[in-house]
Amino acid sequence: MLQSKLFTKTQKEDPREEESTNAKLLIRAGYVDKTMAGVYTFLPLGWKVIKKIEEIIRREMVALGGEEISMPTLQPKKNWETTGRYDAYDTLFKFQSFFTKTDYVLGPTHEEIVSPLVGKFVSSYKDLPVRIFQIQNKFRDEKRSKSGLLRGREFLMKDLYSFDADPKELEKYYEKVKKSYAKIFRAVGIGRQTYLTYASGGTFSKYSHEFQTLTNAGEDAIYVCDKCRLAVNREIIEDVHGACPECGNKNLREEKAIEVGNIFPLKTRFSSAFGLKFAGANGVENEIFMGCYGIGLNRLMGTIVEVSHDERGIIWPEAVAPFKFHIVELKKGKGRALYEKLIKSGAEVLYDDRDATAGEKFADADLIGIPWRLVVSDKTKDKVEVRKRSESKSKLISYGSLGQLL
RNA sequence: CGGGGUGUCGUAUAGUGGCAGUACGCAUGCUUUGGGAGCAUGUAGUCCCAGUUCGAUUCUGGGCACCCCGACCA
Repeated sequence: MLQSKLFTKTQKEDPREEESTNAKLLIRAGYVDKTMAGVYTFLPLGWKVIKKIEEIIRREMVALGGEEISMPTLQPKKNWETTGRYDAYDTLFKFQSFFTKTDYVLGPTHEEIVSPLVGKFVSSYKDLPVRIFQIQNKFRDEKRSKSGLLRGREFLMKDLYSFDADPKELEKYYEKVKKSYAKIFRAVGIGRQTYLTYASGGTFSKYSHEFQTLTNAGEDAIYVCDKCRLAVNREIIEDVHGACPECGNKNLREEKAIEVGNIFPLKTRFSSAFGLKFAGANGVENEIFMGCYGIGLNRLMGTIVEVSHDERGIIWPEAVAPFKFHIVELKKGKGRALYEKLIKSGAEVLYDDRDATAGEKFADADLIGIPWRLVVSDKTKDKVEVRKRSESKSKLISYGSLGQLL
């Protein structure tokens, strides 16, 4: 990609109306544009990051046996009345068709759609288990959206739903998903700061589990057990008597964190509301046990920025960076050959071919945060100055040895 | 939803009851070219609606928008 053709530009100043680091940096660098409070447009750079995150998650979902579908955002009121959540779900967007006076809901989650859907195809134990996921926009009427991408009113979410024949199968699958989630957070580069966290199970079960990423930008408080490398959400710290639920350790440290994922054993809460049943091998009808598993992609992207930046800008982990290489030429046309060489080898490259000063180009490169900066100028002669965004030292290497970076 | 704060060119800001200023950006030209470069010329703005006033961007009221704290948050 030629940077001169990129339709967005960077901003030199922090936007006045943003306080959070993720919003400031993502807006300044041209990853996102705020359409209104809690609602963001993803610009070319930002959408590339989302796509990277999405692919990492999708791969893991497929490995879990997930089949991908796409359920509607526009949902019937009736289904929400069936589960009793039309009135109980306090961030539900409700509205009425101006013409037909039909009542609708903008989907904040999809149990109300996926449960009856599965009921249409599952009637025997032979049809189970079912694992379905989608990556789709969700709408929640947050009283107060905040912190840039961390709490929005419209956001992209991956939601996986599992349907099993009995609680044991659900539990087994639940544990599998837990491991996959940990893998996902490692893959996007925040594994070190992310903890499996015991949280309230609401009315359905004793616990649910969250994945919490430590950062001061977080809105949750959790208690970390360093022995087990897990944590307890403050909302249930009383219930566990201030001790680690695994080892009983009472020496927990309190941290602020962002919830980047949540997994939930729903059991029969929704399947029974929609009358889901299946015939067992003995012909007897049984209830279906559900689980749901969510990851907010926008929030994850914002979280990565929160834990990986410096005063100059974003430092993307390579796996989610919009490009791997950022060629910065300080002499018009000098980067062309390098650009074509890298493109030919299949690399993702942003090529700063703009007619701008060195300082401006460096500042933009730091702000945008692509992992490998490749500078070519009169000074570098027939070589390339390579510098990792995450490090301060650089080195001169020949074009020929660039291959080792690929 | 309760509390607090803020709305001035595209961005960031100054200022005023009487022609609204600066920097960056953008446009043109020349000079520059390893950390947001220089000179010149140009471009563009007071959130909305009322009220007070000879006159409102400024004062008053209402509205809208955005941010922060709290409450809420599968």
